[in-house]
Amino acid sequence: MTLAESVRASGRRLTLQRQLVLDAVQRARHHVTADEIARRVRAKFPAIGPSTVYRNLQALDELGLVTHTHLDDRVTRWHRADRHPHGHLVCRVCGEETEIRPAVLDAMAKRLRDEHRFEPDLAHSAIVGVCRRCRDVRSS
Amino acid sequence: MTLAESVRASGRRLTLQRQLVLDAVQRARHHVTADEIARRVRAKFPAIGPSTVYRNLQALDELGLVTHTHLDDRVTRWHRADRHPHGHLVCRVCGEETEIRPAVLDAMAKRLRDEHRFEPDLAHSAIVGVCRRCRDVRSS
DNA sequence: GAGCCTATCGCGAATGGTCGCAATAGCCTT
DNA sequence: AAGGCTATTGCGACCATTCGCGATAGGCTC
Repeated sequence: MTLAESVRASGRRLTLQRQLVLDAVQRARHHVTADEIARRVRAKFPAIGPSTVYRNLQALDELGLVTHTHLDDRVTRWHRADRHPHGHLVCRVCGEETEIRPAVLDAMAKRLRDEHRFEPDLAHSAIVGVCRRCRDVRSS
Repeated sequence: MTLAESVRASGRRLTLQRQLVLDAVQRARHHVTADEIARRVRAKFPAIGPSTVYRNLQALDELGLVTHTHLDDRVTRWHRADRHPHGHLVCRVCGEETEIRPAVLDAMAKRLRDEHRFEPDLAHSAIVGVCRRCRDVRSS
């Protein structure tokens, strides 16, 4: 199924703005904010408004074409959905971000599935805590 | 150490506003939003501004007297720090919130401590996913 | 290709939260 | 009890995001 087909199959329309937002997310190397996406789209389509970017990100998210993650308590970060999944550790003291292999999350996911019949998305929010270095400093 | 002493020991001052914010959080039965706290404080001190409430919640958080949790992607919820810790499961389809026993989180916390020397706060953000009921509906 | 239905757009206002600034007021010293 | 240092306050502006609205434009049918 092509992009146009899968968009229309959900009762949505394939607008130029929607294509440009998807394109900007797919081109981005890392997790990117809505504002960064808006700036990149505006290079080709200056009239796009912020709410259009947010609404399209949400639509593309529901279509399974992009995803978002909450790394800190401030801005949401977006990325393409077809990459290998991974979790994030974020230190609340120094702000350091570490990616972790999904295997680490899988054990817990299994437990939530078994004990609560709940299918968790453990990559949705970063795990906050205190990193190795900041923990050593505090305990000394 | 009394409240006044522990506040001052951190180089902070014990203002009336700060006491009223702490009092409002301690009286609240459940997780409560900053706006709800503001409204309760205004009953006794009408002139308090929203930023003062936010700043005091942050200060009391750093002092270890209150904590906050992110249940959904919208508002932050505050509660007293001296209660038994617990995690939250939130369904992204129907919004249902379930509390889970800390034991479920402990296994994963141990793994992050061992493999990454990272001390996680797994109660800080709710775990989002799909609950039992919504999972059954989707697969049928 | 024209017409119609309605998803989507751009805009401006609203929401939840943070920040910079001048005025106020805790708390320490005397 | 008075003075001084500076943490804190209230205010207004700003940031990230959502929402309601009238105007625009996809995409189906003919």
